[in-house]
Amino acid sequence: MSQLLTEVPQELAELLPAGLHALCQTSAYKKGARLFAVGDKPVVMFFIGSGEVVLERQGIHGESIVLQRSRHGFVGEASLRSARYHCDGRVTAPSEITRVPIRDIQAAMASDPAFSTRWIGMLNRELKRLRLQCERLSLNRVQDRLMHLLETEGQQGSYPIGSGVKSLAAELGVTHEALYRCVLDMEKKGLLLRERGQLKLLTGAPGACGQ
Amino acid sequence: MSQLLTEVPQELAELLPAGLHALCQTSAYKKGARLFAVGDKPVVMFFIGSGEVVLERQGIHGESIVLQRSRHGFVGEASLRSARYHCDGRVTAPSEITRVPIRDIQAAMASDPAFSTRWIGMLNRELKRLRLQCERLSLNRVQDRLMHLLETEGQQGSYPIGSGVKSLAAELGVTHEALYRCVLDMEKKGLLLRERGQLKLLTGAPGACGQ
DNA sequence: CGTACTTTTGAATCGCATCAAATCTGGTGG
DNA sequence: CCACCAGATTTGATGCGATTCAAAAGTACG
Repeated sequence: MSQLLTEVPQELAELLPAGLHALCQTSAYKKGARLFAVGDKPVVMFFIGSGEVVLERQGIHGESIVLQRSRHGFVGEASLRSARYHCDGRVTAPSEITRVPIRDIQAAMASDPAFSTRWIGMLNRELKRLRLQCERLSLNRVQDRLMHLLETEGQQGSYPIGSGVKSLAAELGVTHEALYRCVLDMEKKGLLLRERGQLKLLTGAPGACGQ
Repeated sequence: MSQLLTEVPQELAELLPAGLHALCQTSAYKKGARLFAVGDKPVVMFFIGSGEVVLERQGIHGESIVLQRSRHGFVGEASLRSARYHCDGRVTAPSEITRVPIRDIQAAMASDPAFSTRWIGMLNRELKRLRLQCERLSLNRVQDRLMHLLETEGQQGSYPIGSGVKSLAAELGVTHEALYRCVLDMEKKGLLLRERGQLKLLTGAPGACGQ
């Protein structure tokens, strides 16, 4: 991780009050870097400009469970007022990440109601995304989960695979073998196209359940 | 639903600014009542004092998917600034529910930073709960999901079944048959006790993964 | 007393996890 | 430039566990 930019990403700049911009630090992170671990005390919030980060916890049997895979936006929003992290944050692809001190965020909120409102809006969007993920995980066939992901999270039915099919499989809560077979099967049936690191849903069944 | 109380539930009173208390309306709801449907415009926030409410959506095949089952607290927090509900809200047990006008909540936030902060804290807790639910749904055996629920959401390992095992099964994302068999099996093994509408985890394996 | 729903048990089937192994890939050092 | 290695990708075979379909027994309610 090396100091790179003083420039604050567009979306972040719109969210934060101007006074906080100077306190942001943006760096490049390598794949494999760890942002935080279970039990750490949150000091800064991490905003992903580009790349990929996963939140994960160790299951009882030592296997890792992916709570979330993010490619843009704040990671672990809920840690704003937490004493400790309840999951690990790991960088899974070369990323540009901006750090914002939590104490300064809190101070800004106390005096800037509009900022609080924007922050609440961000949390609301995140809540909806998570509810959709719960809905997705309650589907029991791999194909249903994948199509649900493409329909709800994709852009025009396209969705970036990101750092490999394995992490996508973890996000869907299935083994990578099952996902490989599912993708292959759907390609054969003409339901799916795979190109340039993207999965694209072909409009066979326009069953898109709009958000 | 009948007008009953002017009294605002304790927890709600602590969250809301005093000026909003008079605008709250608490009523009794019967089982089966619908708070809102997909597409409705959110006008009031619903706070459950007691009872049970589920958020659900219709799957592609017409089956209902339970996004959330709540027995206390606000329902659909994320709808504060939404133009439309993205799921149905249905009362599944006799309940006492308080309604708070959204426009008044928003007005209060604009002028009361402390209220915004408390609201953000509520959203943060909800986010963590949802992440735990995602973690739970990514377990593939019924028993693992049930134990995870009792460990993370239970009080001393006890968890109220609520309005029937069926709704609990829906919350866990499994069929009710599978849950019946799982409960029976765990009782036989001495892992679980079922009494007075509660499921209690017996301390065979203290594998509680603390929040 | 009858209706509607929940709870419970049974049997058959299907899809995914699991284990195993081969192939492909990018990156490193000789 | 090539040999080599670690990790990702892909394919195969097997078994388990949940779904599914079916039906009986229990329970609440008017």
